[in-house]
Amino acid sequence: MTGYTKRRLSSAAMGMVAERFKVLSEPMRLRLLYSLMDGEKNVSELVAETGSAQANVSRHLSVLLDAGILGRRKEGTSTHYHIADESIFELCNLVCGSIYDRLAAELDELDAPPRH
Amino acid sequence: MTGYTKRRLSSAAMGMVAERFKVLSEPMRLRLLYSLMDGEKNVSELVAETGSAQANVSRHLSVLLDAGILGRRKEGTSTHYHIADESIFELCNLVCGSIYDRLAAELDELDAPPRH
DNA sequence: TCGCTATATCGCTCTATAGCGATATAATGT
DNA sequence: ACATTATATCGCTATAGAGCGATATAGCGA
Repeated sequence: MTGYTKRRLSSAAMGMVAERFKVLSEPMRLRLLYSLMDGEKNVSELVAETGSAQANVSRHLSVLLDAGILGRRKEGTSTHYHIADESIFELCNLVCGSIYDRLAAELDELDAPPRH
Repeated sequence: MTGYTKRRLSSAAMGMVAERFKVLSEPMRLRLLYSLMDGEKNVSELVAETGSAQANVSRHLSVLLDAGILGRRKEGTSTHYHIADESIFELCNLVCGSIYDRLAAELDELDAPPRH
């Protein structure tokens, strides 16, 4: 299962990848993405669901927008955001799986006799 | 292609996911992972390959180790690190693909007539 | 035991950004 | 035009962490 070919990555590309991960490294932004998995929502709804201040929600939404992860649609006075980059779903599933494996392994350690 | 079921995520779980992304959000750490894709290496080799100071390399390696992404094997006075969590490969491929798509889309914009 | 080398850790400065309250902008109805 | 509501942006403070030089620790050979 280790049949991965190593991509050739310039340091510029590496920076872009790092940047993408950074965008996803804020709990608040993940909460917004999580909310938006149900479908498009406007800022007020997101403020209500996350319980965070409107200024914060708005700024995090622009970060996600600038990263190309979200898209938006203005309608009258309100702005509706939606997930534009579906790869986010797979990404989160991968990370969740990996975290799950890690936790399971740590639980195993607890069962096993101490080793030092 | 949107057949993803939304995982139920506690805010604690969300924090763990964010944490995992945060670990991957440093270019230097990605460079270390990239180097280690060739196989196990010791700290000196990684210092040489990345051109960064030993203190930095060492600290970033411990971050990756604590996150469960790397494993290590001590041998005499030197320490060999290797990738322990293979999901990193898929993760990077996903992100690279997503970035590639985005860049391609932006290039398209440039060809298309300006719209404002 | 005494250096010598490899690695880890410490203390520091500097930068980035989260969250906050206040304010600005924009669309709508009166 | 004005008030109202929705959203975006600004200025601020506080905190986290990257990179750096210096130092500490650990294994090894003389």
